[in-house]
Amino acid sequence: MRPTVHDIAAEAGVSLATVDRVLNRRPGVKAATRARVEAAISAIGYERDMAAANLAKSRVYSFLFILPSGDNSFMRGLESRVHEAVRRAAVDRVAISLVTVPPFDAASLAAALDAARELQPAGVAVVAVDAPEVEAAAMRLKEAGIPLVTLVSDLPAECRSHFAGIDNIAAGRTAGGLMRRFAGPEPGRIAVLAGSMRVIDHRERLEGFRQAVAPAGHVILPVLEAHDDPAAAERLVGALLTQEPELSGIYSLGAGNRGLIAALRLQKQARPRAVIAHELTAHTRAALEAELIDAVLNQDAGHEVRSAIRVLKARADGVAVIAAQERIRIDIFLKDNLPFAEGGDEAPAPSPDAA
Amino acid sequence: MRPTVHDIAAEAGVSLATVDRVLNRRPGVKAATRARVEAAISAIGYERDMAAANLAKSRVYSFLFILPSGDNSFMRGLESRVHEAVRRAAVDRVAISLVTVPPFDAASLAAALDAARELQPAGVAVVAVDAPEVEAAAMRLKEAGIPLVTLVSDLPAECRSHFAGIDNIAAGRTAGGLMRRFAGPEPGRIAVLAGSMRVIDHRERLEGFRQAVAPAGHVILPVLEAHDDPAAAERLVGALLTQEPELSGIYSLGAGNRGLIAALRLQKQARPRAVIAHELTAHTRAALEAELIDAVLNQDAGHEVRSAIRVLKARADGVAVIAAQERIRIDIFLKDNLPFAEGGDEAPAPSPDAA
DNA sequence: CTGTTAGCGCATTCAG
DNA sequence: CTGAATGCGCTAACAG
Repeated sequence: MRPTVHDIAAEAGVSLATVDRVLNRRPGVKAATRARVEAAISAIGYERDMAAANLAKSRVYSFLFILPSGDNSFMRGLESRVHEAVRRAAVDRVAISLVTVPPFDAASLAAALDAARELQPAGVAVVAVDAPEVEAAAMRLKEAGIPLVTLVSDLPAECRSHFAGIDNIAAGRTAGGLMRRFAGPEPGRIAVLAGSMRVIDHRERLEGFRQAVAPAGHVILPVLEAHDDPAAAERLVGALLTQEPELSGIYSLGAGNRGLIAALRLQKQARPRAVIAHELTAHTRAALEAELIDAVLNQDAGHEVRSAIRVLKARADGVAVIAAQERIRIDIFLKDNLPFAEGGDEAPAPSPDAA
Repeated sequence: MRPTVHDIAAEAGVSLATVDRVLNRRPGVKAATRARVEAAISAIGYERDMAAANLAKSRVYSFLFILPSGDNSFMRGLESRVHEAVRRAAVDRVAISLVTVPPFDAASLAAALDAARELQPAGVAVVAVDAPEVEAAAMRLKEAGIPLVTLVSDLPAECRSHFAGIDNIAAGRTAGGLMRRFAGPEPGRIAVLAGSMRVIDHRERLEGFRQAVAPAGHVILPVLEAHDDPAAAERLVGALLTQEPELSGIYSLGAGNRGLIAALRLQKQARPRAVIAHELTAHTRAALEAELIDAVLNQDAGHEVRSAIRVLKARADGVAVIAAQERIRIDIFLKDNLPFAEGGDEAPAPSPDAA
């Protein structure tokens, strides 16, 4: 049997209330008594039973997710992962609310963070836009003692407690490594399609990509900025494919892949040897299967949401997380290892009572 | 506030004890009463608070892991992931024991499963060897009502409740897809290094690999069986490299990669264009960094262990799992997206009490 | 400053 | 067959 508060009380010769006070760092205990209790705690190797504590407190963790609005497929997928989490949350005593703000709008995001602070949630998760007003609002949250987890898109480390997302430099390098091998040994010309170079994720991916591709002698054409807009992407890529018939690869490091895919479909004969994009959505998945795209780098939105919740809970409780479990992988999908289409949860046979 | 047993009792006009009897499907309740209670339960949308239930029961889930002994790097890594889980387990009321049996030894494994059954654990996880006596022992566990999760290596679906491992056919296809692209457009000769064709995982990987590689016109040389033995692998690959100077690729689908790597290191000039192996270990990691291997397909042993525990717990409780969370990915590692070396857990600042 | 007491939601004796 | 009472490990009034 694991030791309980009673064991501590007996060992230290005090009452349960006093033990509870020192366990929860509450005032009103003489220093000497506190020391005795703490000695007892470590002597018998006590560890608090969080489930029992939460039961007694009728505690519910209230978390707030702040996501960008708009029709970005990845973000909408992320939102539906949050909704799934909301449904599951009750059984774990967590209540999740969700608000959306206009994408890339630093002022709105900062306002949302300030509004969040007023609500005094147990934690906040946000798809960040790295701008001074957002950083300032994040610091205000920190001062209010509210843990903040950045999701997908990060802020400087001192502004948040944890980042649930991928290493974008490594992702760019990975795309570059695949590009080098897919495009073949002889140096060629490679195009990069980006959302906006103002977003840090995109800059980092480009940087990593350059690191990996440059040594092989390939030429990287001037970056095409489509601002995550499918129509713009289609126009730019269409023009590219006619101007550069010998193109050996395209790396699409942002959103707006619908446009890229449409342009490739129109000119299938002129398709470069290697096309690599980010985020597995219905569109990129179909393009992989149709062999219009060769590889998709992905971050698992479901994992990111679950991880954010676990980390916020751990922060609220002041306990450690399993680092390996919270590392978001850079998934590489080829048409050969596509997971089954997004499904709901499993429905097991409710066994009466095994053991 | 979520409804509790008291609410059910009030709604149905019975006592707590009766509610408890129908909740836990225990006898001693008149059919009519039972019906009233069940009506009340679904009327108010009751969901049991597992944390409170476990507290009242002082329940501890006892799970048993059965792993192969031997010096296979992947299996030893798996074992250390189990040890980590053992350490963390107490706080979740789970007690994990671990036993090892000689690798590929069906009789010993079957005996271990039977011994496990005697202990009446709440669940068993096993790296299976698919043999008749093992299947029989698995069925006996099932009849005893003890959930069984296969880990890494599967059994027929009717013998176990869940498989925590990768889809090996898809893994083979993935290796083939990479091979086709890495080896270049012109058809070439490709070697396959296997452990033993008697293991189902290896047969499946080969099958998937063939599916993906054959259409491109490559020739797959007769499979080299090294029985997961580094020395044998080194000999076989050494001979191969001298006999086949024009080799375009090697796919190592089993263990014993140390030997493969040693042979490649010795004859670096004769290195084929594409070398693909399985499982990220210290050896394959170093070989990726040294560019002796181009890609490593991996299954995350830590994820597999955590998943097995979650699934066993869910089975014991008769609740659903999050399917997406329990799907084990086929990770693709290039030198560009290697994760940081295996580390311990994070040490957070224990915040006093946030919200 | 410290101790007593009554629950949190549920399971389980033991009477009726 | 059914109900009242007690306790799991912990927290939170309320007294002293």
